[in-house]
Amino acid sequence: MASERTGQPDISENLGMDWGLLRSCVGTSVRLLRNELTNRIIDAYAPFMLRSGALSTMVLIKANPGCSQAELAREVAMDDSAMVAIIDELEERGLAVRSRSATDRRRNSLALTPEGETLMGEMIACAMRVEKPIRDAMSEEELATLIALLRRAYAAVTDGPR
Amino acid sequence: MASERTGQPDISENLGMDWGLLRSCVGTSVRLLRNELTNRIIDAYAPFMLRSGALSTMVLIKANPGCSQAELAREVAMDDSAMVAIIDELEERGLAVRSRSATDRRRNSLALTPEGETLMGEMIACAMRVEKPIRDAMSEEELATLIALLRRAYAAVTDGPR
DNA sequence: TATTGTTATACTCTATAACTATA
DNA sequence: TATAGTTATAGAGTATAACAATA
Repeated sequence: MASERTGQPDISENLGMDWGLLRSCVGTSVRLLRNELTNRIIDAYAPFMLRSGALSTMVLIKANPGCSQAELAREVAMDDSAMVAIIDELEERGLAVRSRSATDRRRNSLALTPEGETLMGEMIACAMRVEKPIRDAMSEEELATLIALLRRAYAAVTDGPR
Repeated sequence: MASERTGQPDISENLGMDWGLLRSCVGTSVRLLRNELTNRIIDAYAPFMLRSGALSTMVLIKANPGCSQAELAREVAMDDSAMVAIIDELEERGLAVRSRSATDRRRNSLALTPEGETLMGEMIACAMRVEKPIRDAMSEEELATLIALLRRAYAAVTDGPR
């Protein structure tokens, strides 16, 4: 399937059919990869009984202790209401705790429990296993380029008119 | 927001919070971009009253006349049953036609009507408008690199064990 | 036995609107 | 008035299982 090539990009490789005018379309490639990763992540996380957004949430809480739900939601670009469900789940499982901020009693200050940190480590190992084929298929620099271009594309679209 | 930078990739730019161990995670970046594009595509396609998969389908039919639904579904990595709904919609609208293959009477030979080709052109213009910010934000070569890396990542994940 | 198309169904992620309590 | 959290609900995309017709 020629996936060992690392030279100049050949957009039309790996396609069984003629993709016509969609050959240089970003949306299609993004959708394909995202679906495949999502499916595998859901399978990989199944033993943990947590939805796919739980890991990102835990990692962000761990790296930014005391953050609020709204801050988390903004950061991962999901709705506040979706974040409620995730934090509910984490709290029920004893993986995270909510505590009202003393300075602004609207906010929930979030923190990870020791159990949460442990599980986070296991889930990260899981996520890395899912993405390992990607890391194996490209160099460190290519991986960094991919992520950087994805983020630049995201910023470009988001900055534009809605 | 520093999105005008085109130099060496800085993975951690544009992030408000500390992303901790998720900084070099492909899945997160892919999810963010895909969601943003999906939302905008849905908005942009609203006037056409067709779901987001309809355009890819029309483009593939146009470029591969006589193809079957199963071939289309395989190509865009969706289930056969999802393709049925899309073709139903296209046929009801007079944009595509099904005809039983003479050589294999299980297959539907698909073709675009003139109306379908016209609408396809309009929808492509729409899709290009959505992706224009991306094309404006990077060079031709960077765009090609992004798509090529996405396809390589997809192939790598897909080839791996399930 | 395998494949094509089809139907019905369920699940995941995401979006929206309305409400409360704080600020 | 604006923001943080919450609830309920709806939507879009996708996956699974079963079936009939055909190979």
